[in-house]
Amino acid sequence: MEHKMVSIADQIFDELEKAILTGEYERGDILTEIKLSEKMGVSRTPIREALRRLDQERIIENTATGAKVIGITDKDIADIYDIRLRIEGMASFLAAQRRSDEDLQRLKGILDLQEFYTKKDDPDQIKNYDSEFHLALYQICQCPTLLDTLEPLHRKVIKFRKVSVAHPGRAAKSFAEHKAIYDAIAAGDAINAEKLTCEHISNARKSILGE
Amino acid sequence: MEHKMVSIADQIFDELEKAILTGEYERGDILTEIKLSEKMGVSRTPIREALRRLDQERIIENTATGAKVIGITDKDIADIYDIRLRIEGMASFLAAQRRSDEDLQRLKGILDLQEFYTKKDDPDQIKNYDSEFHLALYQICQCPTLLDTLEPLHRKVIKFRKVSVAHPGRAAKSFAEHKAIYDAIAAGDAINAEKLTCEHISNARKSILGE
DNA sequence: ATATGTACATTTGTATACATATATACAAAT
DNA sequence: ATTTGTATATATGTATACAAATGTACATAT
Repeated sequence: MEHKMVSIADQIFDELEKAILTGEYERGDILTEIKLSEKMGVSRTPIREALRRLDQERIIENTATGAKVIGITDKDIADIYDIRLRIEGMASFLAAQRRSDEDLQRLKGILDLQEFYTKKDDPDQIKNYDSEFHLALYQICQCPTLLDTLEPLHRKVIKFRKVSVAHPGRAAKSFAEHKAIYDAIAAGDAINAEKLTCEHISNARKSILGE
Repeated sequence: MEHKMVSIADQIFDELEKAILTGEYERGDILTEIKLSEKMGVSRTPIREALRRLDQERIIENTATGAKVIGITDKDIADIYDIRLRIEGMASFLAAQRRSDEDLQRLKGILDLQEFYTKKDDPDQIKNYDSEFHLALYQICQCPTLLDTLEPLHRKVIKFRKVSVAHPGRAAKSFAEHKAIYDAIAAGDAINAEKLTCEHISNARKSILGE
């Protein structure tokens, strides 16, 4: 029995991260531990922990007088894609070499759900399973450093305010690209998995940044 | 007057990170907040904050029963170099395009000190200014995401236990490579700066991992 | 008018008390 | 013998009290 405990601090972190990345707070806003603790009905301690994590991700900047919201810009998103373009293929390459049968089943399950919701045209769930596919790859490649590097970058993108305003037809293309990557990984074709992933990231970048 | 405060939590973080990465604690060791606070003579609060940051860097793993030391392996170092090989060139590329005159002066100052201590054969200072050169590049490229991505990777390498056991003659070569990168950046030759940086990372990787 | 010093309000930094979760040992039931 | 339940020790999770630092407003000197 080892259910991972979800602490208040974790919830506060998710909540604040989302609020900032979706633009609910604007760049320059000052968040103070006291006001947040009153607003959210918890003590300063979990608030503080959440703010520290947000600071480490450069989403806010902690100062002696309060936490200044930094947020995320279009340039940041572009930078993230430039970086992912260079290393996410490495994850797929390794995943193709190292994936177990259980890994493949898991990936397939995610892919099936992405297809289901794509046909059903459910943007939230599409986004959810699109994201799950990438996160699964980060784990399957069995490179903790790559996981730790890519995961926060990815999280920023999926919580970015404009992510739902994707081009029409992008969902179907994205699924097709994931399917192709999956096939390459299932076949153990590392080189192709890497190439397809680079192309996928490149296409996703164009879509989210509006060409 | 805005001297950045160095909190106890910051010091504890540095101390623990170094202790773990140099092998003072072994993988599997359990660190408890209470024992650490007694040992270090501070309360649990800053200890706790440091442990949270170490967890976020996957140097330890926080559990309900204590923090388990994960540490860093040769494979992790290899992975870090594989990743840096793919993105650190991007930093140099951008730095070459964006560097100001002040940036160049700063880089040159670091380079001169690296040369000085290389001739003096002072391993600690060589390592220090070698590191400073890279960190400066991360800042000069004006890409916060790249900085945040590369900085923790770099820090793990420089605190790694074997980093001082470099090949003889590596120090002089490393300086020469930095000089070449600097020249390319000073000349605004982004493509060459990127290429030279990739080669430099590749050489450093071979050196630290013993070919 | 400008600069400087100082009190004050507000914030974060730290310590500590209390609440809750987890693992372990061990007794009891099967 | 194995499983199950429970008491207990010990850890983290959270709340709160207090210390230290920072910025602002305002009085004062030049």
